[in-house]
Amino acid sequence: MNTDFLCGTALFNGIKKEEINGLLKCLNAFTKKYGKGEYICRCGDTAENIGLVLSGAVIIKNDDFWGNQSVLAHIAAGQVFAESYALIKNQPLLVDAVAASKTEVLFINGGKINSPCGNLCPCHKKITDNLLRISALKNVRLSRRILYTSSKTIRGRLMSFLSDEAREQGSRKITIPFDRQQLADYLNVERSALCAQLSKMQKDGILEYHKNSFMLKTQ
Amino acid sequence: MNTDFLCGTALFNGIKKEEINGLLKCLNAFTKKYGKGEYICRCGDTAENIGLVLSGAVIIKNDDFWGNQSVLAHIAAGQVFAESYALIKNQPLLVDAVAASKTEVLFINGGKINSPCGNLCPCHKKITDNLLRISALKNVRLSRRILYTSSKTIRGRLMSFLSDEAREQGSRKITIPFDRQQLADYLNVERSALCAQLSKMQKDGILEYHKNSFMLKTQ
DNA sequence: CAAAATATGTTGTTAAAACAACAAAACGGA
DNA sequence: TCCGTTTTGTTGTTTTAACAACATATTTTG
Repeated sequence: MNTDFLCGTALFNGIKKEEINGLLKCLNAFTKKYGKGEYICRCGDTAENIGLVLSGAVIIKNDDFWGNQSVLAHIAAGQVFAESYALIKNQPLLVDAVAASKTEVLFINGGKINSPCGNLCPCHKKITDNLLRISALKNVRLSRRILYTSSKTIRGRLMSFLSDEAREQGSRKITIPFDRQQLADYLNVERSALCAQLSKMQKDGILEYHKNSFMLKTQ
Repeated sequence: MNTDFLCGTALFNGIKKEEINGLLKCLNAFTKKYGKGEYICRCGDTAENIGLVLSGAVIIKNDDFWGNQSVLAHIAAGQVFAESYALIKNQPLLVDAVAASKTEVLFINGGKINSPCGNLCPCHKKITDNLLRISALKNVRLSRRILYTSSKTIRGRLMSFLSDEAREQGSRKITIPFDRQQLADYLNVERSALCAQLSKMQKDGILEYHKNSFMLKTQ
């Protein structure tokens, strides 16, 4: 097991290299390899394990009753998936996890995290804290996206998104980490319609922009 | 302090009445009362405390740069708020918390949860586990809502929502926990447009419904 | 039960976004 | 610098949802 890699992940953050192997044993961890397109877990399964992507990538997707498919997330190496489900009992998966390419996954038993190895070892506690942080951060990110997409107009979505960015960056002059296509996907709108709306907002004098630099204006 | 009430909350679940007072002390807990409309915390603050609503209710809201306001959540008695922010360092609040009525809030230091009282007391661990469960559950709920609202059409949103309900209820005949207005708000669409779309879907033969009972049909 | 209140469904109009197709600008090597 | 590529912006058309106003059904309650 590549302990260096693991120590660099958010899940094992703060845990020493030499502690890893003991910890993995006590968490019932095991690894498994998947070919491209292979299912890692399926909708309806009861996820007992947290998945940590060691190499490759995982796609989280959902098929509805009539067969329409939608991709919910891409999980890169070093990131975890299915953690929310593994930590709640009796909550079957509502999504599928599929290997996006040749992928290796480390599985960690979710129950073992809640009820540790008898002796409350300190690095066990670290995992819990790390998970709590990962989960809280994800929460903030999800809540934000819901906020930004709650307006029914593209202009409304842009205004709430840009406002928060300005707040975060502490200035009304901001740079965003998306190109137009990514921003459109994030806000759940059409790219060309987004461009058109931005240009209208500039004409209306509520903002100015160039590429991904924006300047919000009070009138 | 009403220990019976606290034991019934998700945050203090599994903790014994007689343990509560000691625990509260070790978590630096304190209570505060607010009048209707009073701000509990403001956007930009660094939330150090988890808030637990003891009585009344709290509204989580957001104002954008240009003054548009939107309500993100209503927190009822027994539920927590600001927990995600309190658990992550250096993440200033992007929302305001306002008392919806005369409200009393119990605050618990987020840092104290991560670095406990020296002796790793077992009920301290319970709080962490409870928080992890609360956070994971919230995650699942938020992810779901994002999934359901990711389609650009009302029909698409309905199909993904109803599919999941059918999966959860283990049948293609389901009952939903919303009336039309609530469902429309949840899916972020107009009520009357929702009604119209439902009726069109019935005409198209992909479902049948009466009030909040639905029957999904394969063709 | 009848009246009032609430919830659901229908329809026509208007506003907005999706979509498509293309123009212009910016970028990145060769 | 020039050419190919990618990104961004523009415009017209079509689709869809919002909106408004009202009809019908259902529930509540005096």
